[in-house]
Amino acid sequence: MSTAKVSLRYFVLGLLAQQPMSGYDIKRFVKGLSWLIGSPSSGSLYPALRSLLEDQLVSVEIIPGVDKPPRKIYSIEQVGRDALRQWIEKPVVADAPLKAFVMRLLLADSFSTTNLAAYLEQRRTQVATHQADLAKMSETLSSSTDLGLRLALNYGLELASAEMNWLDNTLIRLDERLQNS
Amino acid sequence: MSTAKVSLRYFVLGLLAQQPMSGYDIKRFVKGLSWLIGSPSSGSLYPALRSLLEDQLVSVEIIPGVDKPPRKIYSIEQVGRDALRQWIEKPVVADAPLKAFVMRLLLADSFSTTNLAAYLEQRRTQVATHQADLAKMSETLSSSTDLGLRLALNYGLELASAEMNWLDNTLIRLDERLQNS
DNA sequence: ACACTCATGTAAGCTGTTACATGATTAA
DNA sequence: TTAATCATGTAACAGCTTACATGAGTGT
Repeated sequence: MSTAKVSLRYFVLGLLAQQPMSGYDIKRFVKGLSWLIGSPSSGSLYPALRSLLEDQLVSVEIIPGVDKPPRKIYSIEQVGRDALRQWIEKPVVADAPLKAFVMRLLLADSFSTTNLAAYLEQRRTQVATHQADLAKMSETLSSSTDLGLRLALNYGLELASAEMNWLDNTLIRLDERLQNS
Repeated sequence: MSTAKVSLRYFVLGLLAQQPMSGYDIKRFVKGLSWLIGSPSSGSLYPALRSLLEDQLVSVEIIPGVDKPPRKIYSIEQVGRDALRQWIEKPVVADAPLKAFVMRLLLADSFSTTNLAAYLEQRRTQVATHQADLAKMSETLSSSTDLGLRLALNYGLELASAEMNWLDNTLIRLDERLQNS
């Protein structure tokens, strides 16, 4: 109960915390990162915005377009900021997929530096565990016939070590920043 | 229309192509790789098996357990193998998430070496594109204030280059194997 | 002429999770 | 005695995609 899921809802709320945007703006922004987090369809994005609006976490301003369809610019409200902060402070589900990790990472500006560091540290622990698990499986397997499993394990280990690398470097930079403040 | 999705259905069928298993066996196997592909819940796994059975792509043998619950061992049938081959031969959706890539990779034993090479080659092209996109975004951004985006782009670039590395190495090993046959 | 971008949205459907139910066995 | 492993399954629900609808402008 009550570990945070990265629902589209909170992700969108987090984006609006950085700057007011329309649904279309969000789509464009997210599309550039679709490899990491996928891009939500209109059928999920627009209803998400509407639901945030109904709960008064955000507000809209309708800007009639000159020779274009009108745009609805959503802005986060104080209630929304509070809800976002609460959400950010709950721990993440243990086995979050990569997509969920990046979605939350994108909201870094809404984190305090300490919270962000904790988030990355937590991820580091998880990746380290999985890396060890994969390594263990890899040994047990040695040169069996199961090509698919061998490839997948290899792939996983490569990604895991790259991620560990990135996490270590990023955590170091973050710690420096903590000391300078 | 008709590009292949990695539904649980085909993934399970592919696993059964390697060896007969029970639902529980599949769960255990997959759990070790949950970081990469997640683990399906009983609520999706058991219905998937049942549906494969109803379509006669697999058959069951019920093994009564001694002092344990009985196990249902599923085996793939010829019809199932045909369906699997057909599925493998269709092209993958352009923007498959990492999870989908690995799920298919795990089925490597059901691929011909040529098909497998094509699959990896295709992935290589996709990753290269995304890598370039991320790099371009990264330049445009330079030292703006958007910490979240900067972190995510960095992270993406690190992963992308690790994956490119793995793909290149794996493709070389695969080509050697193609020449020795 | 055709397709794509801009910009919003809805309805039906698919896929999956959550939470339960069953029930015996073994380890802390 | 509490929990976990073994082993299967169902029902209700959540969340998302697909495919459509609208409609003007811009590019090839």
